Amino acid sequence: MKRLPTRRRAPKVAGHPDPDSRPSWTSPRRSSYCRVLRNRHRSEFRMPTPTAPEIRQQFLDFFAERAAHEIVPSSPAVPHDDPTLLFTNAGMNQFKDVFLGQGARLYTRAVDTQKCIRAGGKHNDLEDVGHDTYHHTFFEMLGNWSFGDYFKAEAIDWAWTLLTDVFGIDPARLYATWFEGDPAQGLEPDHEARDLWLKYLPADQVIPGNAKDNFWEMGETGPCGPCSEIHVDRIGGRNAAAMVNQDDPDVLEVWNLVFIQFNRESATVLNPLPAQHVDTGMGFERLVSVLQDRRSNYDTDLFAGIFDRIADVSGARPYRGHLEDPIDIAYRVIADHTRCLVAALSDGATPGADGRGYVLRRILRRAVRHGRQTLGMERPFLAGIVPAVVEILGDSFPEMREKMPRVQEIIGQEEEMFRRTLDRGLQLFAEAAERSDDGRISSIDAFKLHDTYGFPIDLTQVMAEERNMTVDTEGYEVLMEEARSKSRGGGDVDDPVLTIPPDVLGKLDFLKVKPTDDDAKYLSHPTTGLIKAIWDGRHLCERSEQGQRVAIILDRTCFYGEQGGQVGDVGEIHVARGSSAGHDHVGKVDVEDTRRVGDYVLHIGHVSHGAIAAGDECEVAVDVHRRAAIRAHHTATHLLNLALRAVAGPESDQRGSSVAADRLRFDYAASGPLDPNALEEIETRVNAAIAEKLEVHIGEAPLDLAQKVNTVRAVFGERYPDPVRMVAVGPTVVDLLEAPENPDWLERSVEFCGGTHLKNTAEAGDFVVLSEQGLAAGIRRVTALAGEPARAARLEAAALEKRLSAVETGASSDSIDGVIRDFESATISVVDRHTLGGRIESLRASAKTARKAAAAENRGAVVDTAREIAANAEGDAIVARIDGADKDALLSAMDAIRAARKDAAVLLLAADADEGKVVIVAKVPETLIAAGLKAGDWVKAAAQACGGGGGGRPDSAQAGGKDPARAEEAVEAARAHAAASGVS
RNA sequence: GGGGCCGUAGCUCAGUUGGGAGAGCGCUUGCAUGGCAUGCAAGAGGUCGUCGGUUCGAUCCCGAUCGGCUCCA
Repeated sequence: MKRLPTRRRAPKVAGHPDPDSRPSWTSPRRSSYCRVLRNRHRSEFRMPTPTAPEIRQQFLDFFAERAAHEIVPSSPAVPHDDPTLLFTNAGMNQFKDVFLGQGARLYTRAVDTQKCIRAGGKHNDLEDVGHDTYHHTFFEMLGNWSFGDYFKAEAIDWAWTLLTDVFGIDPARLYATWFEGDPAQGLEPDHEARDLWLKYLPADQVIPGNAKDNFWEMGETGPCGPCSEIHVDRIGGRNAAAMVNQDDPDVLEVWNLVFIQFNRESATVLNPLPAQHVDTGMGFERLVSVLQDRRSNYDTDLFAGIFDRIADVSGARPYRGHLEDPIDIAYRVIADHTRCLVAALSDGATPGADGRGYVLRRILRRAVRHGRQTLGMERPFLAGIVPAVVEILGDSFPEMREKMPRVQEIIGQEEEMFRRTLDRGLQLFAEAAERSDDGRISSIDAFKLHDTYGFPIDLTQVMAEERNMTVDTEGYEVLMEEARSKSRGGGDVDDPVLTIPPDVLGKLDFLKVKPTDDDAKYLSHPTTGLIKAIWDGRHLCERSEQGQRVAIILDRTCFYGEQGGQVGDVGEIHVARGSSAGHDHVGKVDVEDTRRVGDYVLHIGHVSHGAIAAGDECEVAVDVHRRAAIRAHHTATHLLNLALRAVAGPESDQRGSSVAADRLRFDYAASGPLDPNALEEIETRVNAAIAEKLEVHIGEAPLDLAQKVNTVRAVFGERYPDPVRMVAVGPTVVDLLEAPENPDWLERSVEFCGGTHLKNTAEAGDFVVLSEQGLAAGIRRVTALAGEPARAARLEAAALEKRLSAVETGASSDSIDGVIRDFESATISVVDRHTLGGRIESLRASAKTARKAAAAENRGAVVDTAREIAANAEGDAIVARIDGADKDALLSAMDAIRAARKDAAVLLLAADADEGKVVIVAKVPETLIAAGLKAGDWVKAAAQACGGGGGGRPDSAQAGGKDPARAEEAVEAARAHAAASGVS
């Protein structure tokens, strides 16, 4: 393994690398650029209305060119690396780790426009969209950022300059708020921000605000600080100070400047941060509406093209912008929701039944419903709106243009699914309406339509109105609330040992517990370490004794913490001697899982022997056999990724993977399933790479150079460190970087990966694909094996094949059912499964016909016997034994006898020594029931005589016995019972 | 993450005190009509998703599991 020298890239600073020589915007000497704009604004000259793309670019350029900010691309609207977050809902999401002190960037100043989605979760704007001028499920958030660099003075100066000089907003219409302090929390007023504003604005436009509006917190603990908001009055010519923060659509907040200067440790304790940050957010759609002098975000060029498209597709009258008009509401809903879907789907989300997928499904269905109900669109239409959205946003967000065909395909499929749901709902609604006798759909029906069949309540109401019926909505709400609380109640708690809350992380930091040094994880042999902390799920402990479940933090370790899809290691930690007071003690921890929290590696497990204490020295050993299996699976995963690209095409992006000791899973984007030939091809390709005995090379490289290598496939939405660790199968990292465009590389696997790998592909030995299945619309999963488990799968398939051949040629007494059952539960390659499956299928078919023929023949023989019995029988009660008949044959015999003797009571009995049971059936005609013979009692009497029981109706009954040897006793008992009942 | 509903013939679905698996459409064959639409008759087609439990006996009751639909967080 060759390690490349780390190349540190200097922060990109346009023009002014030295902060001290940077011109200050507060200095009286302004650039000529600004002076011109300022003069323009002061004169009567009116700027031409800027377009939305121009406004976006002006914002980015202003901070980049005039204040040395790095222009950072938007992170995906769907945060793939943060499971706690449904969607990216604020500009700061992608910088969260910086504010938490867990990560860093190569720049200290950034500017961006961030794709945000607010729908579902705490910030849920979904139901408001369409009914006002400013709610959106999708929007862009413009922001400039300081990471321990500039603070309030610069942030406020630049904000002012940008709004007034560059954008030309009349200062008389601007209002600034500042934090007035909160004695209850011991928070001082932010007089600094106030005074900075008073330089620009008269006192009556600088407004104090309370903690709710002007103190920003990320969560219950963590970074926080005062903020200062800028509001704009759309009307002008008045003092609108009293309307600020009153939800007046004409006096709106455009920009929030957050000054992060504290770290909240608890509800009462705030500590000053060593590094102060600036986090600003300006709603782009609002800003555009202000600069284009429109009173609604929807009246800007961000939406006009989408409305035109909706009008074209639907044939509805053009958008008129009225707030209450249902048609205009439908326009706004469809336009907003389509933007949101395009953003989410092009960032890799898919509609589905849980989490963010479900939110997207609801958004899509809401748009479709407005289209159908209000604009009269019966056929799928939403996919047709997509190009209009991409036309407007595609230049800023190229992924939208790139993924458009796929996005349209997914939307089309979802619309079709929803159409089916609605069709089924219409039928069920008709039945519910039929059931109602008071012109009212019952709450139970309405709820069931919604909860079980997905038929929306408002549709139920519309349908009811059309039939002059009503819906019991109060009852529906009650049921809905019950369902909600039931759904809430069942949540089980996470294992508290698995993670460490932020305040404890802060404490560790305070205790000077350094990040775990886990460089040794790539060499799996044992190492020594010091126990730095013990976490029991609630507290940090000094010591822990046998039986306790704990998470242990060491100064260094060779354990691999779960990351990048590779499972955490399992192993043991031994404490051989105590460091305290010289007296020896012994302790052992069975480590069951290893996870990463921040920069710490948690060894999670039980103290299985003795005790351990903070400060103990210990021996750390991973389970090397398990680790070896994981290595084989991880390298095989990379080879599989490459094979998929070759077989399923370059669109089959990785969407997740799981590398364990017993198997590997690989999820990828795909429009349809892989056929057996494709799967075989994949298996062959991976095995070819194994046969080639390729060296696996690992090295670090600067991210920008590494990304130039043509064969690298990055994982969607993943952010890579710089320098990045490269895993190359075949070529060396140096070769790759020297000729990144070499077409030969396309045949080789190169990935950015922090996992553990084989040294040579030959160590994998073998590779088999176990299965291929759909996960969600557009995502499929391949499960596969490498190494020892793969060999085992080959052997299992070979053994099955041998048994199958033996059964086929009749050379074996092996039962067909047994082979079929073992085949179905076998862990074998899909390729073997496919070939063997065909043979199994024909075997199954021939076994079935044979069984049927035998049954028919048996039945024929039994019926013949029955006819003889009927011919020879005397009396009203016929009791006969026909061995070798199964239940069906016996019933056929019953029919034959009763056809000849319809006035007789019949009891038939068949002993089956092989199965160890006796089948008994009986029928009694009406006349004899009246005489006192009931079939149920009759069979019971017979069954009890041979160790069983049974019953049935008086006219017809069945029973079974467990002791075939006593069948004759059962016959006698049946005769006796009939006689005792007066029938003979 | 938690709840609800559904898996029965090629398709759409019925099927309760647990006791012999059904309908419509489709399919095959025969008959009727000059042909078509069609009508009549006969027939083929089911491990009742899978596994386990309860029971003399399970499509049915219970539990697990796999698929599909759906609601809530």
